[in-house]
Amino acid sequence: MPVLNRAGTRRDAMNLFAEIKTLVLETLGAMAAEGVLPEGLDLRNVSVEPPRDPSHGDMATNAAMVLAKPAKMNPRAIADELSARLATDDRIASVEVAGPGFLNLRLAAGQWQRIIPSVIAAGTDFGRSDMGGGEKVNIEFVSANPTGPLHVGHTRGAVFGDALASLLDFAGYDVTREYYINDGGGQVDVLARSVYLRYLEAHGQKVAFPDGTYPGDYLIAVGQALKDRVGDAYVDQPEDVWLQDVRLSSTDALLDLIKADLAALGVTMDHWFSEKSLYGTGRIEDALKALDDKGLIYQGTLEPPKGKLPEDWEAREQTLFRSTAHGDDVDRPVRKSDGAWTYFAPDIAYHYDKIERGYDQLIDVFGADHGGYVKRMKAAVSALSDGKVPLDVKLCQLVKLYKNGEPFKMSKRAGTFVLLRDVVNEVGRDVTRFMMLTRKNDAPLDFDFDKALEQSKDNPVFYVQYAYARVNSVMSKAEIATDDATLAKADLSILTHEAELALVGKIAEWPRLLETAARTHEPHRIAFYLYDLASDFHALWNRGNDAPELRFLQDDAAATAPRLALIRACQLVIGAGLGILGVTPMNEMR
RNA sequence: GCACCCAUAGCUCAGCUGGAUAGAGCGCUGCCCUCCGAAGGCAGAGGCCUCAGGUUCGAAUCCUGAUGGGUGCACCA
Repeated sequence: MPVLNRAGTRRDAMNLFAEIKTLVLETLGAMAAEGVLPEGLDLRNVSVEPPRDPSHGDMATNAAMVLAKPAKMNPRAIADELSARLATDDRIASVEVAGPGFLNLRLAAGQWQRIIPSVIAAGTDFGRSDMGGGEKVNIEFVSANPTGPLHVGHTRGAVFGDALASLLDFAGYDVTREYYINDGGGQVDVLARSVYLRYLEAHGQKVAFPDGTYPGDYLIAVGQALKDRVGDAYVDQPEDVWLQDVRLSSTDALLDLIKADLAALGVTMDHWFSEKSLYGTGRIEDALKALDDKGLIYQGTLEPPKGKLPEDWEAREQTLFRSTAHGDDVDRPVRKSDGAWTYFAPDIAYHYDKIERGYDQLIDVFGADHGGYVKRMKAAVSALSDGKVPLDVKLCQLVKLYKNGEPFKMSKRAGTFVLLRDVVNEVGRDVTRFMMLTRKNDAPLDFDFDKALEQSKDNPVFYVQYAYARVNSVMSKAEIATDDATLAKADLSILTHEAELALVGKIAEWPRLLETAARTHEPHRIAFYLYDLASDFHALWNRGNDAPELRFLQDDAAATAPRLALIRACQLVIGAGLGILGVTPMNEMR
């Protein structure tokens, strides 16, 4: 239950850092009110953080240093005054001024431990916050062309986007997962013709797959299905008889395939947006008119790219978007010289649609090979929303596959590219997801099939899952009640060993970590945190080898219960973190 | 030629809105199972945070430039 101290701070221990920061800010406010500090100081840069070196105390604040300049005061003077006031709070054991003006805080005995019951009470909701304030965020990811099954590259984008979505949801945003279906362009004709060839094949004809068609086996079933549906009606008929119909049925079939692939990964989209729906409905025209109304559309001729002049380059007048007015390097064509839309035009209309649907924030997850489109897309969103809707584009770098330490060769030409299904079938959904998040999105990722399945600390998935399972193992051997309600009542003040406090402290970091991860749109931070948390847990476990008094199971209940409460809290945080990553915790490793 | 991303231990990589003595895993050296799961843990060695300037009380972190690597560069999506 929240308890109020004299300053009115919530004391439910959900986030000790936030709580102490509030105390610092309120104290600074009081100092300003009494004229010790000037009024109206900008307190945004004041932080309360764990010091790098634990010997410096439990928390450190930079308040005095940040405020020294704007307050026109000596940082030491601010530090001394602030320090004296903070020391009177019953949660603070001691404050010391260090270095150029750091305040190192030591919390009163039992303060850290306070967080454990509140973790148990909150369960896997511990760390959930309202930092997003219900803002509507749209995350577009995967968006692979509906012309084939998803491959490893898509897998990384899919896992990243899905985990980011869960993370932002946990942080209090109203999140929509969205897939943009590129069903409007020429590649759908290619798909339809390829399916048509498979259809002829299903009728017993010998067919060849010329360049510019998709020879993949996955279209055999689609051709067969077409035969089952229309019989021989399209055999040896000209394109204008069947193309329209085959386009539709083929994209539907391929979308079903893609949805099944995503389902195998545990990814479910909230919204599927069809590019085709933008054509012939005035949507593209509307978006371009919106730009035109801002004077950003004109007829013009682009300069040839320098240093790499295409052989067949010739100057052409086109309809251009003045993206340079919003940070792009050159203006971009929206109509081809024959009057048709470029691919960029429906993309503009699509993002216009997202803006009109009322999103406060847009996120696009692309492959790194689309890095060249970031500026123009941001320019379009900036122009269409008058700079009010931020667009963050997250680029996912390549995944390099290894097997037995050897690079796993992929060749699209030979049709041997590795599919999402191959990866999931080989190592499972959970391992695939976790491994995809063990690297920053903009760093290349090495994925080794063997290491992913290895049961050792080399394998971070295993290591984290193992910690979770070990907690269950202890619980099942306990001879006292281990339900959460009982554990939450345990007296945690006996947990004083540094290894125990290290684990408590790591658990206490969880809410801050989540905020950072959500703010920076970097879900990989969760994977690294879980590894660290598991590490602290394993370390404490092994302390029990040499120091029996640190073992979780003790002879008397009063010594056992708080220890079980501690590891239960640890387990809950691991469970919450894995939940955000979309990984199912394992109750036992066998 | 231009734009974007990257450069941290021998290797693969973390590093929070700029904070104190820069971290982890692998590999290397030496330890720890009559004990809750050794599928683990502890300790040691290993660094000019690519280089040069700048901003700052303070820079791996921000800015500029250089070097080295990746990606993309008229109407293809």
